[in-house]
Amino acid sequence: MFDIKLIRERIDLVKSGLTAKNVKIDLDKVVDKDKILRGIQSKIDDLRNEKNKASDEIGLLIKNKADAKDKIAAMKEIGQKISELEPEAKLLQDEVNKFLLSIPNLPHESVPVGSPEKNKVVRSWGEEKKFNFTPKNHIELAESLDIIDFKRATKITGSHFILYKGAGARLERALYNFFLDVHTSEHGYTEVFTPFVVNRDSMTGTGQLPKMEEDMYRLEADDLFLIPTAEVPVTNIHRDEILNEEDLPILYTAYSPCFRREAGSYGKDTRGLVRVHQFDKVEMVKFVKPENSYDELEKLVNNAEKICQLLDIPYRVLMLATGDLSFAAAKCYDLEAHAAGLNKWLEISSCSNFEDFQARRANIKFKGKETKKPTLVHTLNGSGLALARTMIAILENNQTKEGDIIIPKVLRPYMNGLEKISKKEV
RNA sequence: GGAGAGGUGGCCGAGUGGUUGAAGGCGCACGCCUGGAAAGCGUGUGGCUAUCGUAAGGUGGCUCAAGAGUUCGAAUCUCUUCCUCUCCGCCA
Repeated sequence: MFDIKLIRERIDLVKSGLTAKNVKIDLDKVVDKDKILRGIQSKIDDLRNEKNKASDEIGLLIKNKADAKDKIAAMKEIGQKISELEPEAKLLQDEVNKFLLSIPNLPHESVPVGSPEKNKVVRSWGEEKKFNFTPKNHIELAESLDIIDFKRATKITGSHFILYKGAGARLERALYNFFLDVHTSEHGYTEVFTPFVVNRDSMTGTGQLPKMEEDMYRLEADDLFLIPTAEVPVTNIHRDEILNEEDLPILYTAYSPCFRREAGSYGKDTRGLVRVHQFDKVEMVKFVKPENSYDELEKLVNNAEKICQLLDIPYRVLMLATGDLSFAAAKCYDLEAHAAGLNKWLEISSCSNFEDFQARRANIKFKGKETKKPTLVHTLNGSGLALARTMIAILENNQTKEGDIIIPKVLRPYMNGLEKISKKEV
């Protein structure tokens, strides 16, 4: 939800922010509607005031067994006037709200302005893996090792779904367990395990609705949605709550599968695990005081980076330009892992500060000694990490000439000590 | 899924049409008391929004699960939806 007050008071600022995000919206229209609405509303409020006062008088008259007929008749008229104005006010209010829900967040001033080509590499870590043979891609590797069955996944459900098998399934499970363990024991997050199906209010709270409904899997009979990311249920944990200032920051981490219809987004770079309709992810979510949110964003990125480092995955950190920012984000860093087989940089994490954008939609505030009035929190979230693409990096970067996969050391305890995934002896 | 009972402020809990934003209690904050604390006593204690004010704050509207309706007037009456509890059924 966009802040109507900001539009009223700083429309120039809003306009330039939206232009940077390459969004064309006629703000003047909503300014007019808002003005008219407030005019009508204050008329209604005055009439109601009159009504309320008279009601008390009528009550008193009746109590004293006096005649209240004239008063009652007069009140009937006022009631009439009110009910004439109300539908108009409601209509305007709905229009204004709908409009405000459709306006994306403004970018932070530190974000480079422009199209995705302006994305800035802020740092990188590790060396791209080199081999003295031609590295295979993850599809070839996984199929020859029989750890992913793409064909049968398609039979079971459809294209772009995954069936992990044997050591592949075990590796998947090892990865998200490892991620959760690092975030809970080293980074101070509290683990949560949420519903993977959410209602419309939750989807609106984090900003997926109303604009992105087409990209979501929806359960029509119940009007519920499969979550596209754990961000949705986790951020909505505190929807419609006023938190205690001393409880902030609140840090959660959660494993969940993520369901994405990816409507109309097939391309030729989407083979194998690169772009799928269901993948696993461990998400980190933060609720923080506004003044700390940009420090918390840096920490969040570092938490995701730490995972890559422990797995020895070479990566780079991109600061997204205004034109590449998502609907709700004010600032966002992407982590891209290098996958040696595809020889590509793959987005495996996206860490964003939403400032108070989601908090306003989801009505999440805090109150404390410093802040007597309830104040919107800032929310952040980041992947730590997204699994399908991390799997690509692991498979492709750790392959041997024979087509085996060396298991990263940190994962071996999760793999029952297994050091290497090899072809089964025939 | 069937039958019944409910959803009131941070919590418990009164309230079945008229000065009820809502008794009472708990909790919390501040003050008094105390060497200090407890107890006791006193005072205060929701949110959203509009408007006036530099501000503290004032004034008004909304808010008793959500939405619609009846009425001059609704926490109280009617309808719909959601949720909780008890019993039955089904089930991992």
